[in-house]
Amino acid sequence: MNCAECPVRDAAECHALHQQDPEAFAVLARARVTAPAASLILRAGESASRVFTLYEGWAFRFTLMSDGRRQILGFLLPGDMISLRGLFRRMTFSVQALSDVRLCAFDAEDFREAIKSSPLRERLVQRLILDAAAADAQVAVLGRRTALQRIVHLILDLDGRLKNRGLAGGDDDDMELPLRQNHIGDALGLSRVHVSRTLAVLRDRGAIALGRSGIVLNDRATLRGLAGEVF
Amino acid sequence: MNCAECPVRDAAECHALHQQDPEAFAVLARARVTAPAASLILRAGESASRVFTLYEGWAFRFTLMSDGRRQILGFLLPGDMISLRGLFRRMTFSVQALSDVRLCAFDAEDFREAIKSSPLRERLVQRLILDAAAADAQVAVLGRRTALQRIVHLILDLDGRLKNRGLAGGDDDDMELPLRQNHIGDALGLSRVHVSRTLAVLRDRGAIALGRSGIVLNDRATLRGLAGEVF
DNA sequence: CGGTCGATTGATGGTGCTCAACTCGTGTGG
DNA sequence: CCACACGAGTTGAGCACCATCAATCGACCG
Repeated sequence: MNCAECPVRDAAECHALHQQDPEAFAVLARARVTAPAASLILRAGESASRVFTLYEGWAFRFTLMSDGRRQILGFLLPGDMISLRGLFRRMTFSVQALSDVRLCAFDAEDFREAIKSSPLRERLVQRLILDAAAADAQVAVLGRRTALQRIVHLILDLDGRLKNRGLAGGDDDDMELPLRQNHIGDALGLSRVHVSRTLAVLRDRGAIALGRSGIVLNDRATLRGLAGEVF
Repeated sequence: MNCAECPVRDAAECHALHQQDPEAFAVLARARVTAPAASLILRAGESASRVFTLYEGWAFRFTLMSDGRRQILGFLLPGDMISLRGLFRRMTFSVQALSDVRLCAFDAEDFREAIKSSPLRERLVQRLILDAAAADAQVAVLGRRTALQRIVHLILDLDGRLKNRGLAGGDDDDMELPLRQNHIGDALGLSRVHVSRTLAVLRDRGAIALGRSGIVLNDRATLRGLAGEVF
C-alpha cells in the first residue's frame, strides 16, 4: 500500500511528502481507512493518535459556537493532510466528512519519530505556514467582501486547488463541486437563504449551473470578473 | 544586551525562547532597533533578512485589498515574534508600528542555523500552530459575531494577552488600549462610523471609557457578559 | 404514501454602510 | 498669536445588504 496510488498529483501534500523523502515516508506504518459521508473524523480537544491524509473524497474543518451554530474553517480536498497540528497540540477544530472518504492513516508516534531527522520536517513546517496564511486570507475575505464575492472566491479557490492536483480539467471543462448550500453558508458567514439567492444570481448571469449534487462551474471568466481579486 | 531585559513575562515568546534553550539563544547575534509610530516594519512579499521580536510598543499585521482597503490580521504586543514565517517563506502580510516600538532583531540566517538542532525549533513549531489556531478563531469571530460582540471580543482578547505577560493589572485595574477606532474597524471588518457608535453603546453601559489615547477597560464583568463566549 | 432533506421564494425587519456635517484637539506656518 | 489644516471622533439621515420567519416544492427513500 503506497501513497503513490493516490489519484492525487504534484501539489498534493501526500504526494509531496513522498517525493521529499521516499525512504522515511515509505517506512511509516499506514493503514487505509474509510468513513461515510457526514461522519466525524476528528473531534476538537483530542490530541490525535493518528495522522491522516485525505485520499479520496471531501471533508471540512469546523468549530461549534456557544450558540450551537457552526463555523466551517476550511474544506479539505484529496491530497490534503487532515491532522498535522494534532501531532503537536490538541486539535482546536473538528473534521467531518463531506462525502464518503478514504484516508491514509499514520500512527502519530511513528510520524513524530520519522520527522525528527528528515526533510519531511521542513516540508511540514512549510505546510503549517501555508495553513496560517490561508486562514489569514479567509479573515480578509470575511472582513471585506460581499456575499457574492465570498461565494465566487470560494468556488474559484476550490477549483484552483483541484486543478493543482489534476482533479479538475482546464478552463473549458465543467467542474462540479459537491457542496450543500448549508456548507457554503457556514463557511462564509452567510445564511442558507442568502446563499440560495446569491447562487441564483450567479446562475442567471450564466457563471454557474446548479446541478442535483452541487455547483457546476461553466464560465470561469465571468466568475473571475466578479471575484474582485486576482485569480 | 539580553532579551531578559524585556519588560515581558512568562508567556511572551521572547522570554519563552530564552528559557527553552538559553545557550542557543544567547549566542544569536542581535541588535536593538527602534521604529516610530506608523512606520512600516515589514512589507508583504519580502523574504525577511531579519527576525524581530517586539520588545516594547504595539504593532499590527495587515494586507491591502485590491480596492485599497486595509484588513488588519492581528495585533502584536510586547513579547510577540513578528516575522517567524518570514524565516521560511515570503511574507504574506505587512507589519506596521502602532506606537513607537523597540525591537530585538536577529539575523535570519543565524536564526535558521541556530534552530537546526535545538529545542528552539520545537518551540517555533508550537508558535506556528498557535498562530494558525488564532487565525481560525478570528475567522469564526468575523463569520458569526455582531459588531458589538466582535469589539468586546477584541478588547478582552488584548487585555488577556497583556495580562499573561504581566503588562496589565488584575480585574479591578483600568487598562488603556492605544487603538484608534480606525484600527478596530479594519481589524473587525466594520466601518469607522459603526465602531464609533458601538463603542458609544459600551460606554453608555459603563463597560468602557473612551480616553484621549485609547479605550479604557473599567468593567470586565460587563464585557464578559456581552462577549457571548467564555473569557 | 408520508417523511425528510435541500432548495427556493416572498415578506419583513435589523444591522451596519455611506454620505455628510460638525466638533474637538493638535500641530504648523505666517 | 492667530489662522488654518489636519486627523480623529461624533452624530444624523437614508439605504443596501443580509438575516429571519414562513410557506412551498421537488427529489429521494423507507
